[in-house]
Amino acid sequence: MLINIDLQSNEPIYEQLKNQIMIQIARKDLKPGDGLPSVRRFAADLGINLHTVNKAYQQLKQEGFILIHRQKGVVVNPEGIPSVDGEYEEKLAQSLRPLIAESACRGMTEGEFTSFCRQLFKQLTDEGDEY
Amino acid sequence: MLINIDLQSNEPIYEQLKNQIMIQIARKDLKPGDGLPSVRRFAADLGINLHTVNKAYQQLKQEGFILIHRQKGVVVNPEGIPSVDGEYEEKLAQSLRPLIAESACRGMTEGEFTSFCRQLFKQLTDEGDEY
DNA sequence: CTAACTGTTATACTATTAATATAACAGTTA
DNA sequence: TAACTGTTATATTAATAGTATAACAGTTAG
Repeated sequence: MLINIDLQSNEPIYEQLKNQIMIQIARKDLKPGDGLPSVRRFAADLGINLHTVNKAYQQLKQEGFILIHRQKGVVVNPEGIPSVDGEYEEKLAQSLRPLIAESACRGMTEGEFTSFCRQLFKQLTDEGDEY
Repeated sequence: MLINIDLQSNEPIYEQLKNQIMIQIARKDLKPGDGLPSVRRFAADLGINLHTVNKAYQQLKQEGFILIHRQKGVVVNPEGIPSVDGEYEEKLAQSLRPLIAESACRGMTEGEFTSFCRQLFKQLTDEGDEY
């Protein structure tokens, strides 16, 4: 679990945690069934509070990314991550619209924007053994 | 100025304002040189506080979207909006990465994601005379 | 000149959220 | 038994969003 938390960022710590865990799942550094540290271990390793880790875990649990068993601990959902549905698409659109609007204002074309996304997508899902 | 503010949204009001103004510039509903309402007028029309409008204006000003003359009032930058630069690309990438990661986790392919973006881009920049 | 506007600044208050600090409970496991 | 697990409760601090007034200085229309 190579997680990097920036305490100076204006992005909340629990969001940073959620995002980096999702990125590792996307890269398949974390696979269905893989275990995650306990809230206390993780908090101690990252130098943050256990409640902050717990908040990230609770939200990842509610969105179906992880399961939390009293016995087995915290685990990446063995059934896999819930697929895209209409609700998620609407949430995604709502997040993307402002980014697209600003990019268009600044002169980005449709092709340039989608190329930019394609490039990021490749980097993120490129199964990570490069160094 | 057809702006719609959702007071119940968890998206801050000044962000909603910024985004909707940027969207109207992207659609060319607002063109360089066009005037915007005074902070007091706008606030009264929207039923919000003048400082909330001012906060949105100040940020749009700093990013080069609008100019504020003591005389002419508030105006969409007549020189046009500043182009994409390295700094903006980095900010954009930082915003897109979590969205792409979550979409990839949920099984979206690179093609599906870029198609989704392309579609949104078209809708946003489609010069708006449809009804 | 006056009155009504303009952006700007300052101060104060409330509500919400993020993050931390302890503490405790109940269940699991070596 | 001892050390762990997730979970819950309570309290505090800090930052942010939003509102409410008030005032200042410059502009403009009547």
